[in-house]
This record gives sequence, structure tokens and C-alpha cells, in this order.
Amino acid sequence: MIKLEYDFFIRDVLEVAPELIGKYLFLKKDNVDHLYMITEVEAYRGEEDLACHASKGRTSRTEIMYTRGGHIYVYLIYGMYWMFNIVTGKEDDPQAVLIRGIEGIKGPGKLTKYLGLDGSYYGEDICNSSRIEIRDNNIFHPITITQRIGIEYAGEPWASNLWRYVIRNDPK
DNA sequence: GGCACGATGTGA
DNA sequence: CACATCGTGCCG
Repeated sequence: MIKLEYDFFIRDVLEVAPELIGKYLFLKKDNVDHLYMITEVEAYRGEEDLACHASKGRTSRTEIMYTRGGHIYVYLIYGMYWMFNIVTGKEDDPQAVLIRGIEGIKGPGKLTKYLGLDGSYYGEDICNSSRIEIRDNNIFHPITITQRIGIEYAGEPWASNLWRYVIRNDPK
């Protein structure tokens, strides 16, 4: 298992997102190591993407998306659920990958609750953290590509862009 | 300051 | 389909 470094994350989100399928999320909780295979992600790309929070421009919340890839973007939705994202791309090119599923857990809100991820991870450097990393075991997994979930409000073409990537055979 | 609304999940 | 629950963006 190789830890992924900046060169992996500092690329366009449409390259990084599909490659994250089958990779492993490493977490250290209470001094115990855990590995979870990533099974579902979505790409959010630039200020022009009306489903991307960066479409509102640079704010205290979206600021982290304007940094170079490898930082963590976490935010609260519906007052209850933390969404876990990894920033990608170069500095000043706001992009992020929303991690929507790991093996056995479907749904971005359930995922963060299960893993214990919250606002304390906002801005964390996933290439230089003692508690969270992404690792690769070089095993390829075929993927299914679909539209992103829950962003119809963004209108076209954003609602129809095929920017959701799911591990194939992962039921739904 | 006030208000509308979500990259969701659950349960009727 | 209703709704919980609150940070954020936007307007005033």
C-alpha cells in the first residue's frame, strides 16, 4: 500500500475522481489504524460549475478549494450531515472530490458519521496528516459513470454532466 | 439582523 | 412525501 502524494491530487478533478475508486482511506482513530476502500465519488469543478460551492466565489467556506490539491474540504449540510471532500488541482483552480461511499457504507452523510469525520478536518493536509491518508494497492476496479446526485438545481449542463463514479457491481 | 435553502437520510 | 436542523450566502 502506497500513500498518495501531492502529484496525485494536483491534477484536474476529472482525472483524479475516477482514480480514487478502489483506493483506500486510511484513518487512525484512538491509535488504531483503519482502511476503507472508496466506492463512490463525485467531481465538483470550478466557479462555472453551478453545483460546485466555488460557484459562489471565494468565501471563508470555499477558501480551501482555492488551495492546491491534497487539502480536505468538509462542510455541514442540512444542519446535520458533514460532507467529506478532497481538494484537487492547482492553486486558484477550485475543485474537489466528494467522497460519497466506502465499502459497506452508502451515502456521504452516513459515511462521515460512521468514520467520525467532522469540521475539525477542514483544511487538513491529507499528504501530511498523522490521522488521515489515501493509499493505493494498485488493484484496478472497473467503474460505472452517472450524473451527480441531488444537484438538479444547478441546471444544465451541470445537472447532466457524468461526474459521478461508482465501483462497478457495488449494488446501486 | 433576517431569511431561504441545501453535494442528506429517515420514516410515514 | 414530510421534515429535522443550522451554517452560509445574500439582501437590507
